[in-house]
Amino acid sequence: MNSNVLQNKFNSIFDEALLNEIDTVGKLVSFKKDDIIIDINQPLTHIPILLNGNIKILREDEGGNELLIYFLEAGETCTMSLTCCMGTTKSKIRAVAEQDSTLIMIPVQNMQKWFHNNESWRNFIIQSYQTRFDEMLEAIDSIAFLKMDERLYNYLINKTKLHASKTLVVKHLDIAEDLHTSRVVISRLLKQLENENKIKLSRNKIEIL
Amino acid sequence: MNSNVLQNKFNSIFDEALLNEIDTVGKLVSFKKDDIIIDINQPLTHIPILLNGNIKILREDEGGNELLIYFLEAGETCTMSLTCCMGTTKSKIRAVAEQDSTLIMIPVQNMQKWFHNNESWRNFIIQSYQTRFDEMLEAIDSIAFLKMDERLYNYLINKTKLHASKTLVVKHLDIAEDLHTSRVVISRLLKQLENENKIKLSRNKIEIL
DNA sequence: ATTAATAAGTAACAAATATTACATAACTTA
DNA sequence: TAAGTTATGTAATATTTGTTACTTATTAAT
Repeated sequence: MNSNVLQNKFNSIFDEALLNEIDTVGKLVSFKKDDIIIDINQPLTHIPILLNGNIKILREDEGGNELLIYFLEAGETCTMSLTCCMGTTKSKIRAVAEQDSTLIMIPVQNMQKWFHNNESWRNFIIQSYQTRFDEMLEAIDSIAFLKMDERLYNYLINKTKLHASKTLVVKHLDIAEDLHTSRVVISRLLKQLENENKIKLSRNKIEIL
Repeated sequence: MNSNVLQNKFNSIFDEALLNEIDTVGKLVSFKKDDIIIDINQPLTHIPILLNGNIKILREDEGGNELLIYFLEAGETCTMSLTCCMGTTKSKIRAVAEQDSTLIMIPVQNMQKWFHNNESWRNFIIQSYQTRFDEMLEAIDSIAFLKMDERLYNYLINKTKLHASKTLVVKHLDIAEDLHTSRVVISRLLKQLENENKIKLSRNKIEIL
């Protein structure tokens, strides 16, 4: 089998026949941290399912400035790709590997066929949509209702969970880009958090206390 | 038939059998402008399909402050309800009638059955998801990337399209709530737009030039 | 017509965030 | 180790948005 990770992670979600089909038509692809997996305006011909690692989904404005919308975790699929494949074929978001990641890429035709004839696939798709919707709502809440210091702290907490580590390896500039603000603002607020004994700063490193 | 609007609007989307079923199980409900159609935390037992009018979908923070996410137009369904019905049963958004509106309410059980056995319904659902996703992305873009004056102007333009009229009947306070800011800010920016000859202001009325 | 209620205008000020500019610290590489 | 590069700290200032407080205009009610 292409991947026994697939077997382990999805045997309660997909039926046996589908698992085998996924294994047959899906291509296993690996990305290194910070690799662009899908870029904005790129035609979408495959649906990715994330086996290992994390992916961040970003939106971009005309000036090329980014904004993190949400993270994908293992077992999840990029719903953006789904919608794109049904209608518009160009990606509206950028997907970047947050860590080294492995994906199974499934050709659109199969995805459409399964949607037509496989119950477990349909449930998976609907479930994915629901999760994504919730994340989008949270993203909106965060941007609209929270101040930058709160957004920053949430972001850090989120990352510790994602990476399963209280010590983050990040630069202030990277955070600024994800949160769509400037490096100076982030440095300032981080220093504030340090003064409140919530974090400890050092070069390329933030320890959450 | 319950509604010939249904027949007219949906005969190219749903197959004949489904149209009849919708007509049988769906309940026609009317709302007046500003009526709350679905509120936050309200259990969802029906899927609404909008026949006439417009609905605005709002999100709320802990302080009870609102934020407009997007508008629903005739022929559309509230995807939020869909996701809610599949998992969480409580609404995460508030739906308010932007104008007098008529909806067909479909019990969840039917929606699930159709999703299982009716191709045209599945396509409708997927199509709905896609539209909603796009609107959510636009909402995020707007909040994250635009300044209040641009958001305001877009909001006004959007409303003229929705209401098919260049003259809007609104109060500054209502706009402020939709955009999650204060009345004073909106009044200030509107006056600015008026000075730029983009709009003309009077009590309860904004004319887009 | 007078009064009350609601909507809008505006000034003054406060807070949050953005920008510029530069200093210092920590790593990298020749 | 010296020089260059990258990351961070921080002050000064500008801009945007939010808040308070009050005035004026418009409509509704008595």
